[in-house]
Amino acid sequence: MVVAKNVTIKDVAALAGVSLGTVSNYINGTRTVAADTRARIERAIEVTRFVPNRAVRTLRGNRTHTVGLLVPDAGNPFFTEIARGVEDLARGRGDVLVYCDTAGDSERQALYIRSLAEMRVGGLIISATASMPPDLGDLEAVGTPIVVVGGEGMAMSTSRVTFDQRLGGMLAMKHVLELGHRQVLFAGGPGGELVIQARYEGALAAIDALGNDRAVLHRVDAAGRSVRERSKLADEIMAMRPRPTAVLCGNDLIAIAIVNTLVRTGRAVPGDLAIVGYDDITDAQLAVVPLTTVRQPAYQIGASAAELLFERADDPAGPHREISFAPELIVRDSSGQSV
Amino acid sequence: MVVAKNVTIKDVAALAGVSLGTVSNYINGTRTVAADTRARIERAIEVTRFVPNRAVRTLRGNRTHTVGLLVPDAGNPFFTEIARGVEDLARGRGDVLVYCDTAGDSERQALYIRSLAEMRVGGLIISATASMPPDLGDLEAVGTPIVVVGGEGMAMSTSRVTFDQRLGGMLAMKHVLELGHRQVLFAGGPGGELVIQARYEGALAAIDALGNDRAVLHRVDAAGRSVRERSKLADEIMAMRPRPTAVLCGNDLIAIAIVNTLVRTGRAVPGDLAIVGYDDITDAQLAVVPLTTVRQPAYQIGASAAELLFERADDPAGPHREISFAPELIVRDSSGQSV
DNA sequence: AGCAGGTGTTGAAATGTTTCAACACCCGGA
DNA sequence: TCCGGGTGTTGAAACATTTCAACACCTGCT
Repeated sequence: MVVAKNVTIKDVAALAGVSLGTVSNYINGTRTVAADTRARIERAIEVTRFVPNRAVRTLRGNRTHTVGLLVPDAGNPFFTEIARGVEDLARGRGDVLVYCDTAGDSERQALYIRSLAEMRVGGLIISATASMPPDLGDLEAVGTPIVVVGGEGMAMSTSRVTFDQRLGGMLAMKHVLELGHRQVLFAGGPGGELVIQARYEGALAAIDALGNDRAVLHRVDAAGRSVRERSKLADEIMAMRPRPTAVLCGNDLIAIAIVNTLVRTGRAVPGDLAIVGYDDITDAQLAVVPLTTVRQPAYQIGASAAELLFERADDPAGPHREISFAPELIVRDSSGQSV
Repeated sequence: MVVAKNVTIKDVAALAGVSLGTVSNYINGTRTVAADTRARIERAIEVTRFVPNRAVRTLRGNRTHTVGLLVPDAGNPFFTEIARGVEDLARGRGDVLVYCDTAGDSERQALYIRSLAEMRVGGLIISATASMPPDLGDLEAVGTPIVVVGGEGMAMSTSRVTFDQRLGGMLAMKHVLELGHRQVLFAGGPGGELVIQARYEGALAAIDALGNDRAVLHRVDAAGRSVRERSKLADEIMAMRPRPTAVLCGNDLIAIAIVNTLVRTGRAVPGDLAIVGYDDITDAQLAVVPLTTVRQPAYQIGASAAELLFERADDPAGPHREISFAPELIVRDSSGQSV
């Protein structure tokens, strides 16, 4: 079926016997429209199956009713949950979510930013995880409001939602130290150097604070993205000498993969290895061994980011704001007394 | 910062000393542009920080470079993987993904469909899981290409990607029957009645086919969406009398939740309960007890859907096509000889 | 009767791009 | 010299909507 003809506001106006402007007024509620006129327009819309072309609005307002969200890993429930937070608020405004998975690839990120700038998204929320701040030039050029999630330590003048990653690392480390662990492994990525670095430093600070000069914090990169690679990590850890008795993971997905592999191969958690995750995704508490983890309230984070975004969209001249979340240690079974 | 003035193609043209049309030609490569003219335009774009407003294109082409994807649960890796498939193909075309989570709620679905119609998405891929076909009226009115994923059995004239759900149910049932199980539980949702019903019937058919008149297939609804509720299911199952020795789950998420709960509480899988999942998400093979499951190639499904969509977008008059995937039984550890 | 104020409606301008017929120019061949 | 055929460029129309000053009409008041 070749679309016969696009139904426009003009067709509706003609059928209802009113002018274009009046139909527009009716649709947007700009001015009051008399009851009988309204009825005629409603009928005309019904008959013509008219669907307003919002995209054209961009012509005057220069902005579509659309919110972009860039995440580094759509497969991680943590980001899914953030997306949910953003989405719920966006929906409340009649906005729609453009969800882009950059796969941690800055080239792909740049491509999406360009696309979003060209389509004149109403706003962008970007979860920055790479070590370099992304090039937001195109978006700034077209005046798009931007909110950055995470990426603390990056020099960027935008509104942002942050967490105290350093404190998070500290809490996790303090916890295992208090449990008596001395050989601890920090299984970093994925998640961008700055964030990870901050947590690592927090962990080191915890050692200092407790004056535990016998405690050693090793470090390994777990930046492999595939689930498969994540679980190989468990075997590597068990083969290390001196063998760590506790591991601080970059996120819960890594932690769960390790727990699963260990339990599957007959090792005990936390008996053979204590494990601490990061994020507190829903699966964390339902894992075979419920996971001790550092909680970041993903939904709240998403919702806050959206809030900041709309705040800025409504008042582009206003000041940049920052909302900060404090990490919280959730102790469950996967950590415990070292052997 | 109030955006001083939107930079338009006109500004670029003026600065480069050429006409609008030439700049347009340069940007789209419509006609060849002389080298020196090109250089002047490039410089002008650089200086003015011009970003073309693609949204305006909708005026002529009546279609934005955007693909909508509606899924019932963005938190399920199965759909994330489908999204990846769609996204990769879309990106190849310079299109961007508008990802919408309907949360299995048909009201929200309707809202999104409306929004997408108004913004004139270039196409829509909808993973239909409710029992009723969604109302695509608005989109059809504006001539948007549509591809339905799943929703077999629904009366809809669109291109579609389907799986033989009946066969899937049959494979799963046949497997546990052959392992000697006679008390089998079918833990349905979430996932929409039609799909689930087809699998259930497949399972029944398997019993008939094997002439196992002593085999009994019970049925329970696992449609609760929260991860928490999913794992309560395990306890309910263990409390059933007669107690099932095998369970066929609506998806891997449900299956994994059951496995985790069982193992955590000291029960053996498959010793105490054999478990078969559905979908074969990546986590299935990495679960504490690697999951026997019925595989649906999510990425491929997404990619195929996108292919069908673009096919239709390029030739709206062409015929509707259907790509069908055969389910495949993947046997791992979670099923096994009944006690 | 005249007027103020309110309510509804109109018509046209404005928005940023693409498209396309028409034009200008140049080069080589007859 | 004239012509044919490229190659580049132009200018204006078209697209679907919003916005807004201006207008028409009505009501109730003086």
